[in-house]
Amino acid sequence: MERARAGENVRSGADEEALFLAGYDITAWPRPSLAVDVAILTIAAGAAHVVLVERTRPPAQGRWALPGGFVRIDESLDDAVGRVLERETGLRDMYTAQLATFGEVDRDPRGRVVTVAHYALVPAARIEDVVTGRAGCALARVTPAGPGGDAPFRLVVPGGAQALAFDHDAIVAAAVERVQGRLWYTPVAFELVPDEFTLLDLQRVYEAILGRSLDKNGFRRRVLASGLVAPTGRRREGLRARPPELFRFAGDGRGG
Amino acid sequence: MERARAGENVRSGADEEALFLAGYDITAWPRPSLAVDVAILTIAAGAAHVVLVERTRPPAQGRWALPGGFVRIDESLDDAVGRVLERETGLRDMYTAQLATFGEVDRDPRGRVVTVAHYALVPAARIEDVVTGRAGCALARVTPAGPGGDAPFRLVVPGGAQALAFDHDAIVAAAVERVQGRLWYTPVAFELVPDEFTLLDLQRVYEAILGRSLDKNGFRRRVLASGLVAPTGRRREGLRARPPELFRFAGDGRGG
DNA sequence: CCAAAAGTGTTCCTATTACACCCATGA
DNA sequence: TCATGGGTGTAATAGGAACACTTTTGG
Repeated sequence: MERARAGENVRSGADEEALFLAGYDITAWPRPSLAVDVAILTIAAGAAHVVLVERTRPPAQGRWALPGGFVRIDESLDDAVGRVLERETGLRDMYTAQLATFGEVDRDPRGRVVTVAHYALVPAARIEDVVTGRAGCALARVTPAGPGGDAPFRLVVPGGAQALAFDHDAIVAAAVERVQGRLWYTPVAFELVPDEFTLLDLQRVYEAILGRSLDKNGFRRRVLASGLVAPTGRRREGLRARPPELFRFAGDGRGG
Repeated sequence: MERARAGENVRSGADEEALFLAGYDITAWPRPSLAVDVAILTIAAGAAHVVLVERTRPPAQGRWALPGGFVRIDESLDDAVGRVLERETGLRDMYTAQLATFGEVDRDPRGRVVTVAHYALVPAARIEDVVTGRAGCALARVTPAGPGGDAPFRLVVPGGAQALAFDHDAIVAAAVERVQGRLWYTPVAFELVPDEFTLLDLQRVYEAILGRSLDKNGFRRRVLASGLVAPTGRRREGLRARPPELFRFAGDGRGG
């Protein structure tokens, strides 16, 4: 442990550091570019969906891709995700979390681009006007195969079966697997339902993410015993059957 | 979905892409630097430890840090991890996995540096000569508080309690939590024991990572029922008690 | 009354815990 | 023979899976 190298003057640590940093140019070496890509997941018509945007410029022009963009020099990763999401979909204040970083050398034909993949969860109601009212935006259905299936899931894009741009198929796969793994252990499912929901709404979220059906009573008791939901006292009216009770999330400010 | 924008010639997709890429310089914009840092975990004397290296140059000169370095323009993240680990510790072919990416704007005084944190798992036997025989390398004891503790864990560095350089304390915390979460669901624990081990060796790994003691018989039956271990037929001799049976990992080429 | 969906009771089974006990070896 | 750690049996419990059943609404 030599705290001052031979041949250097011994100074206080702070002075030495300041001197070093003054003469240091971190931009002197070639280095990768850094991007963020986001798999926005939602539940529509009892199935999981992911938001895709059409690439209007090369590379992969005309193909479907995840919303994404380059990280600026003066913004954090979270800031970049928020900016990119609003620019490409108009959505703000979604739940987002980091997924994994993809850094293969040849993953982008423009050059070396490393991307920090994220996922976002949003209730279907908030997303409908975005996808229907925005050019180049679409929902792709994600059908997870239950545990034991050959492929982890099937992705149905609007214009027929087609691979996404870059390695975005792998990002969607990682997003679905991550949410599957966290579903029972964290309150992520509540990010996919409206503020007030029935237990069967919630159950459909679980079933869509997991790709299998669940027992009604078992699910009900498990959720109620978790203490994460509280009854609102209201019921959903206007159906042609018994009005179901409405609940709200009762955890500490959501989370993930 | 407009696949060719107004005002542009409509060509084949491949031609258009090639033209675009020929005139594209991705290095034109300022962008962050990219690094990898690795928390190497091991079990020694019944406790979890992490490998630290002393910083011999600013910034944070003289402080303890995780092994790490910048990602070169022509190497993948995994390649960078392997290169950095061998350079800073001499260790090769460890199990490594990606953890999370830390991208706060001010986390490195040299400038904007985003780091892709990884963790590595290695049996204690492989690490002893490295740490004892290499200047500026040390083991820090990591004491996880069981579930319900105030802090997630306590880190005991060699020269007294001191924070690690940069945000490396947070990386160690994330590494321990990640391994804790995967311990029962993936075969990561086998990366921390030698090729041949007793079930009590394995149990001590679990206890060190989880920070609590486990029931001997319950652990034994759980591990044997998992089908991940196979008896070797040999026993460990030379103890002052009954020689325990030796097992080996019987899964498909390890994994994570 | 009937269809449809909400909501409940009960049983079976498995995994986990906790604890007590016996066994084999070296000193 | 005794201390030490290896190895086993068993009962209690909690949680999940499966299934049948009752209740409440709209038409």
